[in-house]
Amino acid sequence: MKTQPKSHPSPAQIKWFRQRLSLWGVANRRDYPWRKTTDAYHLLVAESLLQRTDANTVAPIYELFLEHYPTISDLAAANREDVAKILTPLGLLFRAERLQQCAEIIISRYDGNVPKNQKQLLGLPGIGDYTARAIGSQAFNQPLAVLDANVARILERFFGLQGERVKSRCKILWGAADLIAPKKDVGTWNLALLDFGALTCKAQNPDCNHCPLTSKCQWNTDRLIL
DNA sequence: ATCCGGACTA
DNA sequence: TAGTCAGGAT
Repeated sequence: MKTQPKSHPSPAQIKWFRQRLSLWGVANRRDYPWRKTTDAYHLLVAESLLQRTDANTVAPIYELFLEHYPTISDLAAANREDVAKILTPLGLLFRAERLQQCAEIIISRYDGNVPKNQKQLLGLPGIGDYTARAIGSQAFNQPLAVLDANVARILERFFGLQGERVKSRCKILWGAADLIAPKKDVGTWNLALLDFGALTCKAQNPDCNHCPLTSKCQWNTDRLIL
């Protein structure tokens, strides 16, 4: 069996990473409308719109969407084309149908309340691992870590995590995401990771000069050696 | 593994 | 122009 030496960050490494990133998060937290609420419906809408879509582009559309459909009932009763029209600037218009299907199911099956149960959330159309956990951590204060493109990139770089195949890679990264998350206030922790990935540990030109993690970052040290 | 998609950046 | 975006479904 081939060993994967970098799939297990050490406890010391994790502790250091947590402290540094948490501190960074307090100072650099971004402000978005969906961060001012714990309303599960609002967060379900936000997280759906945020899938593969830049947060700055989503912000005004999110507010427009909720002006038109302030409640789940409003969304369920809405005209499909009208919903799609609102989402047009974001692309991925199938999200209009999925959101309305979510609304219908929530009304018929859960008495109009977004379910707190992860398994039930995952049963909703357009709600996958990331989105279900995002809703759980942000709306219900559940200790659920998330893994998105930002978090994956950060973990791959800092801890030097890498799997040969896509499947094993995902497994390693989800495991790492769970492992490094603190016990308390995971919602805030998740947001700090997203912000850090968007502002500093960017995909294209990471701002390593202003990064609080460089001294122990695997990717940075590898880069300097080459 | 592929597709969906408009918008934003270097 | 190419790369990327708070992914999920098939």
